Amino acid sequence: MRPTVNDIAREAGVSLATVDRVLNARPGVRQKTITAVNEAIRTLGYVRNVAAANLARQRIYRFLFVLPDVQSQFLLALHTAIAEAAKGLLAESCEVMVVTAPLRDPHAIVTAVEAYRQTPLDGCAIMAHETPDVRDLIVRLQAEGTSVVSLIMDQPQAPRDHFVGIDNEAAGRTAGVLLGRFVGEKAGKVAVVVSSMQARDMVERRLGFDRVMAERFPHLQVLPSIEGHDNRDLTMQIVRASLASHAGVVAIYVAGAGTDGVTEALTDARLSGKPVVVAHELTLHTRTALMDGTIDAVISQDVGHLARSALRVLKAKTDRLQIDSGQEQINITVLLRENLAPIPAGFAAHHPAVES
Amino acid sequence: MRPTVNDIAREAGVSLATVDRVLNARPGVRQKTITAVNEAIRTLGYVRNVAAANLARQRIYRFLFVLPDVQSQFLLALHTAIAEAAKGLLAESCEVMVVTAPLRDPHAIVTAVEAYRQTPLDGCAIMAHETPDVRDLIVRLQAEGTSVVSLIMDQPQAPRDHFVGIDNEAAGRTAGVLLGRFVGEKAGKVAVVVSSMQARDMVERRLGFDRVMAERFPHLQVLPSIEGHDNRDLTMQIVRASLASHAGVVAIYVAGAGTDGVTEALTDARLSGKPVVVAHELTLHTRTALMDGTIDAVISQDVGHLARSALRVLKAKTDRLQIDSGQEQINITVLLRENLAPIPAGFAAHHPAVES
DNA sequence: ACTTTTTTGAGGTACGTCCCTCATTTTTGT
DNA sequence: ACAAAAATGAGGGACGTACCTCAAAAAAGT
Repeated sequence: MRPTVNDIAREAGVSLATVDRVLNARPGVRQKTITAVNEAIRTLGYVRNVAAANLARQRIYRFLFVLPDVQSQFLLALHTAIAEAAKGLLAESCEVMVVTAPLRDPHAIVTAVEAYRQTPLDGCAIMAHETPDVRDLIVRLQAEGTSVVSLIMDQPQAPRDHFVGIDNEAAGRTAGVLLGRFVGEKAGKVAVVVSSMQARDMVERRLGFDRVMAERFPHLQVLPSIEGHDNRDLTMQIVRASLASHAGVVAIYVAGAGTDGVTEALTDARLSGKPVVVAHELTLHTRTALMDGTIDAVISQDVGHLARSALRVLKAKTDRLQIDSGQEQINITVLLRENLAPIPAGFAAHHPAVES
Repeated sequence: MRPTVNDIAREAGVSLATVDRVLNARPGVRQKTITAVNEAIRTLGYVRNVAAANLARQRIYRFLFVLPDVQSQFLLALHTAIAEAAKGLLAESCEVMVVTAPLRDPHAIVTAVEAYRQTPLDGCAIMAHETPDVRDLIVRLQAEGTSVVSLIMDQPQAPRDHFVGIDNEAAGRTAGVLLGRFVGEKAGKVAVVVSSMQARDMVERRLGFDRVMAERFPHLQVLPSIEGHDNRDLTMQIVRASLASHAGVVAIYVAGAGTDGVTEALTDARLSGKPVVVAHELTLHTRTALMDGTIDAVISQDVGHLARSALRVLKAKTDRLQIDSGQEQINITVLLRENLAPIPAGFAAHHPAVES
C-alpha cells in the first residue's frame, strides 16, 4: 500500500498538521522540521495522491489556447483536436478555452489574452510569432504563476516552460532527403514555399532543408523562399510567377500552408515532367493530392497529440510534476500514397467547415 | 460546478442510495426507476468523478504484460518502456507486471499466465503468435472479466478487446515505397528477411510490401522470405547463403529482428554496389547502421507509446470507458539518417543490457 | 524568570464516490 | 386482504488530501 500523509507524520515524528504545512509550503515550520519531514517523504517514497488532493481542494484547472485566426484546414483540425482533448480532461476538472487572434498583430494577441487573465489562468499554450509583445506577455503570465508552453512555433527567447511541437529542423531535413531521393540523379531547381519567414517553424524547416540539400544533393539548386502568408490565392499567384521566371524547376517543397495554391499553380505551368512535391500536414486537400500523385510525400504532425501533449504538460507544470519527455515528444509522420490510412469515420462530421 | 450524485438524486426524485445502485449496476431497482435515474444523468450531463471513485473504492488495477523471452534490443526497449509507463501510472494505483515466455511454446505462455491469474487480473496485454492455446487463454481471461489486448502482433481470431500496435500492412507498404524509390530505375532482386512466418505482424508486413512491389516496382523481383527467428547468427548464415545463391540482389527488406545479422552478412558479400536496406525498429544497432549508411531507412514504432497505449486501453476497458481511437492509434515513424534525433540523455543507463 | 513570538499538535469539516446496514415503503402473489 | 417479496430511503464510515481553528508547547528575546 502506498504511504500516506499519516505515515509521513509517524515516520518523521511530527503531527499531521506539520506534514501538511510542509507539503503545501505553508509558513510557520522550522527549517529543521521541514528537513525531517522531507527526509521521511524520501525514505518512504511518498507520492502525493493527486486525485485526492484535487478532490479536496476542489480545484478547476483553467487552460487557455492562443491560436492564429488563419482559416487553414490544419488549424481547423487543431481546433477540433483541442476540443476533443478537452472533453477527455473534463473528467479531471479542466476547463479549456481557446482564443484566436491575427498572427501578424502581436498587440491583438496580447489584448485577447488579457481578457482571460481576469480570473487567473493555470496554463496557457501560445502559437504565435516570436515578437517582443508576445515575449512580454509570456513573462507576465509566468510572473503570476501561469505555466506557459509554446505551441507549434517555439519561443526560445521567452521563458516558456516547454515547447510542444515537432523538431522543425528535422522535419525540413526529412523533407529534403525524401525530395532529393525522389528526384534522383536529375539536376534542376527546387522551389520552396513557406507561410512567412517571420514564423520560426518555417525558418527552421527551411534551415534543415537547405542543409540536406547542400550536403547531399548539390546538383539541385534551391531557390529563395516564396512567402504565401497562408493564403491560397496569393500563394498560387506567386508560385505561378516564380515557375514562369525560373526554368527547370524539378521539385517543390511546401513548408507552410497554402498547398492548394501550389497545386493549383502547377496545373497550368509548363514543366518538363511532373515535379516532385513534398508538403506538410495531412488535410483533405493534401490527402487528395497524395492519392492522385500531385504530391509525393506529406510530412505531418498529429494534431491530437499536440493538443493532448500541451494540456498534459500544462497540467504537470501546474501540479509541479515531472513530465515524461518521451511521451511529450511530438513525432513527425511521413505519409506516402501507399501508407495513407483511410479517412476515419465521422471525420467530415467533426470538420463541418473543412468542406468550404 | 459539475453535477454530483446528489444532484442526480434530487433531479430524479429518488434517494442517494438508489442512484448509487443504478450507477454501480447493483440489483434491487425497478426498470422504471433505472430509466428515471439515467434520464436525470442525461439531462444533467453527469460524468462520474473517476478520481473520487477510485479513491473511495481503493481499487488497485492489476495488469499483466506477456512478452516473448527473446533477447532483442527491441524487446529490451519495450521492457523499459513498460516499466516507465507503469511508474507513471503508479499515481493512479496501477500494478503492472511482466512475464516472459518462449514465443514458440504456446503452452509455456499459458502456464506462465496461469500463475498470475490466482489473484484476478484486471487486464492483460499479450504479445504472442496466434495459436489455439493462446486463443483459449484469451477466452478464459475474458470470461473471468479480465480485459485483453493483443500487443504488436494481433490476434484477430481471438476475442481480444483491442489491438495495440501499428498497421503492419501499411508498414510493409511504406517499406516497399521507400525501398523501391531509393533503388530507382535499376532492376534486380529484393531479399526479404522476417522473424518467422508464424508471426502475424511479419505476414502482414510481407503482404503490404509485396503489394506495393508488384504494383509500383515490377522491375524488382521479390525473393521468398528468409526466416531468421530473431537470431543474429542464424540470420547471418541464411542471408549469406541466400546472397551467394542469388545474383543481382539490389535491396533487402528486413521486416523482423536480426538486422545485425543481415548487415554482418553484407560485409563479406560480393555485391555490385551497396544494396538499399530498409529495416524495422530503432535500436543501437540500426541507429549506427543508419548513420554509416549501411541501412537507408528504418521504420519504427514508438515503444513508449505502445506501453502507455496498452495500459490506457486496459484501464479504460476495466472502467468501461470509451477509448480515444485517435490517441490509441500507433503511428509508424520513418527514420532516415537525416532525421535521426540524437540519443536521449540517460539512454544507456536505462538499457544496461543493450551493450552486450 | 519572564513575556513574546514562533512552532507544533489535536481535531474538525469538506471533497465525491463506494459500499454497507437497517428500517420503511411499495409492489406482487395468493 | 393479507403475507411475502421486492424496492427504496436514511444514514454512516471510508478513501487521502486540503484547509481551518484553537490550544499547547517550545524557542527566542528581554
